[in-house]
Amino acid sequence: MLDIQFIRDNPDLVAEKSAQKGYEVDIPVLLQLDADRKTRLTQIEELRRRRNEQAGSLKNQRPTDMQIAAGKQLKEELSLLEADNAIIEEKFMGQLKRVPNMPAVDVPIGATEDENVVSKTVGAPTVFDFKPKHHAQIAEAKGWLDKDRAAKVAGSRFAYLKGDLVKLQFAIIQFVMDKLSDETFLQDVITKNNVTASSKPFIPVLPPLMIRTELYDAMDRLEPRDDRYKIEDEDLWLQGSAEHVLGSMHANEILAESELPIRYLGYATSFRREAGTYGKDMEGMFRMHQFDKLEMESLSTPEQGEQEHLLIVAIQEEIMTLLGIPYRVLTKCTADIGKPNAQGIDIEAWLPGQNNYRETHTADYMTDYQSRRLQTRVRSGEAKPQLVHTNDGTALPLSRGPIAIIENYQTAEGDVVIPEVLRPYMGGRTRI
RNA sequence: GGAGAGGUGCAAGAGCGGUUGAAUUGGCUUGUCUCGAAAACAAGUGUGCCUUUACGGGUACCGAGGGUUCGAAUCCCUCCCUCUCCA
Repeated sequence: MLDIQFIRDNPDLVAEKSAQKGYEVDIPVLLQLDADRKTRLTQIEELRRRRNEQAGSLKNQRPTDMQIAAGKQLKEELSLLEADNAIIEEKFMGQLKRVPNMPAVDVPIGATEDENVVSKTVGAPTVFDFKPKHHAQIAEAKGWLDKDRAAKVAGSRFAYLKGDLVKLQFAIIQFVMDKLSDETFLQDVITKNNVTASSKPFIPVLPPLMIRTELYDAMDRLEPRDDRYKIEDEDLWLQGSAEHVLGSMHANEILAESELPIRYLGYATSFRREAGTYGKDMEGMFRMHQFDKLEMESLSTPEQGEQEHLLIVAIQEEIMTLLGIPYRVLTKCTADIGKPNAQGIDIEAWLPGQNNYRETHTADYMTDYQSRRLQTRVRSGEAKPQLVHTNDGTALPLSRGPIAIIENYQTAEGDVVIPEVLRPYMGGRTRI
C-alpha cells in the first residue's frame, strides 16, 4: 500500500506513475474519500472525548437519569457517525489498495512486457553439432518425466519427476543452499559487483506452504485470485512463491536495526493455477501448477533496500554463471514490474530446445509498499520506527533450472552432462 | 474431534464494569555517585491515527472481530493461537 500522505502531497505524480504501470486509479475520488473520513473521524473523536469525560467524572457514583439519558444520546450519535464512517473507510481503503507502488526513476516506461530492456547478455547461445532437443524429449526418453500418469491422478500441468532428474534437483538445492549460506561466497559477489551490502548469509527456511487471506492480501500477492489455490472451508491459500510466506513472516513486528538485513533462503513448493495460459508451454515441465523453488527474501532498512536488490540480482547471475547457463538480464518496464514493485529485474536463460531466452528468475524491490500493510518495522536509535524495505528474488527455480541444464548440457546421445559445480552433489557423476 | 486452563506493555506478572494505557518486579535508557565500573538512588521507557511551528492535546489499541452498558482489559458471542487431559 502506498503512503496516503505521499498521495496527498503528490496527486498528479501518483496518477501519472500509476498510469505508466497500467493501473487505473482515481486520485480525486481517493482524496475526496480521504477528506470525508478525516472530517468524520474528527467528529467521532470529539464525541468519544465527551463520552469518556462523562464516564470518568462518574467514578464510583451512580449516574443520574439525566446523565444516563445524555449518555444514551451520545451513544446514538456516535453509532450513526461510526456506521457512516465505516462505509467511507471501506471505500477509501478499496481505492487506496488499488494504487500501485511508484516505479523508481530509472525504470523504463513501457506499455507491455515487450518494452523490457535487455541490459546485459552473458554467454552466447550454446553451440551444438547436432540438433538440440527440447527438455521434454530428453526427460521422457530417460523416464524422468511422466505427465500422463500425473494427469490421471491430478490433471494437466502436473508431473511425476523420477530418477536422476530428482537427484539433479536435490543436487541443485544443496549447491545453492551451500553458496547462499556461505559468507565468503557473498563477500565475493559483493566485491565483484561493487555492491554496498553486508555479507550476512541467508538463513535456509522451510516455510509453511499455506497463508491466511489477510496476510496474503497485505503482501499484495493475492490478486489475481484466479491464479491462487484456495483451501476449501479454511481461511487459507496455497502460496505461489516462498516470497509470500517469508515476506509476511515478521508482520506486526518492530525489529532492531542491528538485526537487519534479515535474509532468508526459502525452499518451497509453489502452486499456481496458471489461469489464462491455456495451451501455453504445454510441452515438458516449463509451466506447471506445482513447482519447487529456492527463493531469496530480504527485509532491510530503507537505506539498505536498493543495494539488497542489486545484491540479489548479482547472486542470481553468479549462480547462473557457476552453472554455466547462458542468460540475459532484463530491466523490466513500468508495465511489467508488478503492482507492489518499485523496480524489477528478470533473468532469462537460454533454452536451446526452444531456441529462445525464457524467464527463470525475477528480482523484486518493493520499498515499503508491502511493509506498510504488514506493519513490519525497524527501530533505529531514538527515532520512531520506520517501515522496512522488502526485496525478493528467485535463487533458483526447480524445473526451469533443471530444464536449462538439461537443454544446454545435452549430448548427441540424449544424455545430460552434469555441470562441474554440481558433481560433488551427484556422487561425482559427470553425466546422467 | 471432545473436556478443561489460558492469551495483558521489552519480559515476568497484577488487574471488585467507572480518575487503568494499565499495579508490581525485572530489563533497558539517562542522571547522581565513582579515576572507571559495580552497587545504590532518582527519572524516563509502547504503537497507529488526528491536531499542533513547537511544548503539547485528542483518540484508538490489554489475541482478532462483533455485542451488552451511560461507561468494558474486566460481562456475552464467534473465530484464531498456546497448554493439560481424553479420543
